[in-house]
Amino acid sequence: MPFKRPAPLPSQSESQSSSSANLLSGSSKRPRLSPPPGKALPNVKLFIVQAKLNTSAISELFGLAEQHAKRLCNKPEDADVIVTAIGMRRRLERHIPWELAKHKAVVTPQWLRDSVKNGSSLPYDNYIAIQDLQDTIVQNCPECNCKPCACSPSSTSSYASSSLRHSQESLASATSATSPPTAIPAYLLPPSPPLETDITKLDYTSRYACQRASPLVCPNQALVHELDIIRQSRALEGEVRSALSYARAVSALKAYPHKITSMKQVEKLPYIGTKITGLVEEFIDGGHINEAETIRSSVRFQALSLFSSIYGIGPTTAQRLYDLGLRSLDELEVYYGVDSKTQTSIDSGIVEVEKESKRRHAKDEGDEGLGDTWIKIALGLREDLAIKIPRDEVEEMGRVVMRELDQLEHGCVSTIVGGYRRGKPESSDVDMVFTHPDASKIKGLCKRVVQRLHEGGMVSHVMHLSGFHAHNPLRTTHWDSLEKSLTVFILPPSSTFYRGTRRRLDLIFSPPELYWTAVVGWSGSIMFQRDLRQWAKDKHGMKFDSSGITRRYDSKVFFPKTEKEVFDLFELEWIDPTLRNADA
DNA sequence: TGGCAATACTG
DNA sequence: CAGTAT
DNA sequence: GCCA
Repeated sequence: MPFKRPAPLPSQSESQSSSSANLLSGSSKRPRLSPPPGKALPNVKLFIVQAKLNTSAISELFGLAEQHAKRLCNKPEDADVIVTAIGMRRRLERHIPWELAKHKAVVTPQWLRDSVKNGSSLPYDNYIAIQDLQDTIVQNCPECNCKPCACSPSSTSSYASSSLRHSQESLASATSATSPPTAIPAYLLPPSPPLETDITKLDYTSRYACQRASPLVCPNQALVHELDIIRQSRALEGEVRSALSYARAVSALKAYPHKITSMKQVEKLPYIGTKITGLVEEFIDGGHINEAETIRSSVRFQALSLFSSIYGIGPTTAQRLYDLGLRSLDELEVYYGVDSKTQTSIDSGIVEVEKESKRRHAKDEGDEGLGDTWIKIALGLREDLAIKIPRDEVEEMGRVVMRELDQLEHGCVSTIVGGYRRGKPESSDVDMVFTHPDASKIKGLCKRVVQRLHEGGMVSHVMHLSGFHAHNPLRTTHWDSLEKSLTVFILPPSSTFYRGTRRRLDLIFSPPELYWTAVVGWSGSIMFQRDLRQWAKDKHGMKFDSSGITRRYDSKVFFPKTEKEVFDLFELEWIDPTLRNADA
């Protein structure tokens, strides 16, 4: 596209999932077996650090790994051998925790090439990538010259470890491409040395969440939880404005970097007015907030929360149901007439939702025709959808989707956004933003992938589908060309992560010029997002919505070429996604 | 006292 | 338009 | 419920 990167900087990123590794790993249901004979490294689990490699080297190495190694890992902790072109410790540490690296064989790309040529694993000695590691590695596996040295620990503990380290980068971006073989333009890949957030330039007293660093967990988390209860209650009761105020107070507190022990500290914080100041004070001396406790234990609050946890039921419907005297899910099911049999049949079948309720018989509906088929289905899904998704599984879902997508259109790029990208150890759903270097390949892709996933038994429900909105007809290339689909997804049984749990999966397809705008837009958190838009409007007279950034007075459209350019455009300091957790 | 993000879809 | 969802 |  426009700018070309000076150097051959490619991508990196751990969660650099997919790539060809999984592309070959068999199509979901087909019982793939028989690892091709003649592998040079049949027992080696490899991880490739992409940083400092150009795209052709990446595809070469991925190709070799995929063909000759036992496995090409997505996470360094799963691997025995780490291949990297990086030579300095400091730099490597940006991609792999030092503690982890010390327990692995960290070697140069040449090791892989030579080993393959040699037909079997060569000693690491001559290929040590980092000088500081020389001793460790050698002593780490004294005798295994050729054997892949399963002696290094780790590899099993992948799970927990990756969830716990929400330390900036490393888990930052989960961008992946379906390529290697085809080069992907650099501007669609995440920056090679991940950007660092300069906390000192941020200001926790700012009125805008997009100027504050908000970690996943803050020093005043307990207080935040209390206030968030009140916020939820306000929202459920339909007091949206009040709820907004609590949400803002919460996000201001999330960015305050010290434990609050005196009211003096609070004075400088925005959005803490008379009412909330009182609540904070109460919390400081009592360790809790009375109103929050009351709400928590209130039957009404519990019922309303429960009801609105069902997809399609919001505050209003929840209240109505409550007023009807309903209190539990069982009662809801009775109310909506869920034959516990109907439910299971709906559950296992690959049902198509969307515009189902055709049969709106002019028959009886007296009380209200609200509920209906749709809510029934949502009720059946609730149990599964209430279960959080661990990062590992989020990544697996990403790989599976990319694998299918690649078969429809090679060369796509994607980023897993949402809470996952902000570093949450568990997500309630998975959001993915996709694009393709060739804008013309995007249109209709969303629908096609969803259909393919559906046919493959991976998408059971489509809550809604939106396609091309040729708003500005006139020759318009891009613009409102964002497609999205909200689905219910289930991993194929062939996946090692398969647990039969249905998950919410949102897919967003964006033309390449709008990719980074979309990624920013979908990375959240909600308050961060709102304030970003607010800031854009207040300070720059720009409109920032799901389909792009435009200047209000002349409607000029902007196409940031990187995520950081979005921040630059708005004159904001860069904030890593893991510091955009402005919600409770 | 007005404004609080901004849209898309369904009924 | 109200309600829900992103 | 808070702010300009």
